[in-house]
Amino acid sequence: MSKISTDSYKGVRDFYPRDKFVHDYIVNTLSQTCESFGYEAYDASILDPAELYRTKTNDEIVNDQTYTFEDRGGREVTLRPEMTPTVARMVAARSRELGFPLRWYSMPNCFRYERAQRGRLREFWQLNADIFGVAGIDADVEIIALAHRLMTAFGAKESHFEIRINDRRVFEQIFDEVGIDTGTRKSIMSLLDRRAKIDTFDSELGELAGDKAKKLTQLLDSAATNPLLEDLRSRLATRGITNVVIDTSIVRGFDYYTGMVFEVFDTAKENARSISGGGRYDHLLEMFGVDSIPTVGFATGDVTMRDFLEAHNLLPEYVSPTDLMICVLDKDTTSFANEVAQKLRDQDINVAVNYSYKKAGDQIKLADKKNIPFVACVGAQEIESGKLAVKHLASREEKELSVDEIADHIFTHEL
RNA sequence: GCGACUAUGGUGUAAUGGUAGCACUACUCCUUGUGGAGGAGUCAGUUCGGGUUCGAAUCCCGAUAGCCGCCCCA
Repeated sequence: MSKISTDSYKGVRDFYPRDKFVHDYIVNTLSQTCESFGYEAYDASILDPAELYRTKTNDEIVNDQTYTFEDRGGREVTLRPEMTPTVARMVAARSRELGFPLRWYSMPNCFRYERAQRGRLREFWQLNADIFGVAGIDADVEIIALAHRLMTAFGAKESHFEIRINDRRVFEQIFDEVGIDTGTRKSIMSLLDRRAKIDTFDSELGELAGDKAKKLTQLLDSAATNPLLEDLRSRLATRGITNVVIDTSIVRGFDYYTGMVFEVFDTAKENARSISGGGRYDHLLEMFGVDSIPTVGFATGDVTMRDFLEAHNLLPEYVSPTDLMICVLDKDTTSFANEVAQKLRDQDINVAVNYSYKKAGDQIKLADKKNIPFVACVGAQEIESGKLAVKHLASREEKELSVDEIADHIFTHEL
């Protein structure tokens, strides 16, 4: 008889309770931090028409790197590979009634059909936070401040990460000055994106820019001194954000960025990668036929965030959602145990009743293995006295308590 | 899509052409109402397919999977 594999699908994860705990911790910390900055949560379906991604990006990415299929009605459907087109669609659809500025965040799962490797899976959750309708540098600063705050909300210190900032307008100024045409600008931008990784930068730039290459290189090499970038850095410093470096090699892959761009990098050697990134995109919403809405935003993934937190030992210990396990010692007392459990649940205590009827020691051992903080054994004695011996496993202390007294002790996590 | 490396019980590993062992976990018991120790026992494995050989976990070929890098990175 053939067996069905227990492996999960390639590039996706099973979240066993302890994984789910870590995942929820990350999601909740990110969400709460966004809300502390006045951001509202939104969400959407995982499915969107394939054309949404075709119009924004090139066909190659849609065809090769997304999960796209035809539904039974002949429509082309894509599992969202990112949230930005979806949120742009949502904002554009109601642009006349939403009331700007809009501060929105979401934590969707996204799918990309590509080879899995460290920090990159086929399914990941990605925080997206954007401000719609604010054109100035104040919004740029706020977005970076939020990205910074997300890191410190996990307990990260400024030495654990660095924020690399750049601005595409710096390049546009240089292109204007040298006289580069629009088509070539895109190619040079994409070359700049790869600059750190390749050693053929000079020759490739020569092919693209011809005799202008020399002047271009000169200007590009001094781009870091541009007042736009200094201004941004000093405004961030005013807000207490000091782990910022100007890095003109930060370009980011997509064409739609129009101004500030940034990435947050892990400084741990074993995890030297980008944790989050974003920038300003002032014209993206025009593809839906609405007036342009200046927008700045960023995204951060759960996979890279988890790697970061692990690298810096910032993940919390697992805590069971269950407060108390009632260990039933003989079958005759099961209904009494259930009554007690229900009374405690009415007081917002999470209670599991163990019906294994194993020895008390075995049941306590199980509670301990599951990180359940309190146990109470129930048998004939308890029915008679009406009190339960509640035990706090970490301290090994035990106390006789009436049902009404239990809740207070559990809330304070003490006996 | 390209390249490197790896593949042994649920997990982590040993066995370099000659009896597949060990540790952890799980389960049972020592121990009929109080856990983390100890002891005894049980379940459970060479990814799959071919080849070389008297004999293959081991060598060769292929597939698959994992991992890492490249491409890409919204």
